[in-house]
Amino acid sequence: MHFNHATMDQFPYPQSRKHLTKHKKRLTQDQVRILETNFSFNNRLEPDRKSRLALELGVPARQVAIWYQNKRAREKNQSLEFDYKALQLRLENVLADNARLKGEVQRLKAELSKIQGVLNSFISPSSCDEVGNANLISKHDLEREFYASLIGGGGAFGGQDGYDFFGRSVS
DNA sequence: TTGTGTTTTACGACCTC
DNA sequence: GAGGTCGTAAAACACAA
Repeated sequence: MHFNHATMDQFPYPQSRKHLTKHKKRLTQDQVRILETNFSFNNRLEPDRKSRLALELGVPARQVAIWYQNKRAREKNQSLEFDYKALQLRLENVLADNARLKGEVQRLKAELSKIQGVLNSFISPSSCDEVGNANLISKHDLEREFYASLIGGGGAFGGQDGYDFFGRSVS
C-alpha cells in the first residue's frame, strides 16, 4: 500500500489561510477505506487510536481528527435528510387521511339532512298542534324517539331488533 | 477547454465536560 | 485545556456543453 508519508512538519504551513489551503491533499481510496472501517466501529476517536491510525495511514494525527469531524458532520447531514424525507412521507399520509375524513364528514352531513327531512315530514304542524288532544306526541318526544331509534334504542320509530329505522344493522 | 455544481479537506469560533 | 459541533473557504473532482 502506498500512502503519502507526509507529516505536519513536512508541510510548510504559512500564516494566511488562503496560502494554507494550497496544500490541501486528498486521501487515497485505501486511506479512506481504512478510516471508514474504523469509523464504523466507533465514530469517536480516542487519542490512542488517532495516533495509531495516523501512523498506519502516514498522515498527521490532526488530519485524522479532522477527517473524523467531517465524517461525523456528513453522517449527521445524511441522517437529517433521511428524517426529513420520512417526515415528508408522514405528512403526505396525514393530508390524505384528512381529505378522506373531510369527505366522510360531507357524506354524514348529507345523510343527516336527509334524516332531518324525513323527521320533519312526521312533525307537520297540522298533526300535532291541535289543542286538547291528549294522545298527541310532543315534538320533543317525537325527536327523542326518532333519534333513539337511529342509534338502536327502539322506541316508536325503532325497527326490528338489531336494525335501525332504515333497516340497517346496528349491532 | 471551461464553466458550474458537488464533495472533501481544513480551519476558526464557540461550546461542553 | 482537549475535543466536540457548526459554519465556511477553498481545493479537488465530476461532468455537461
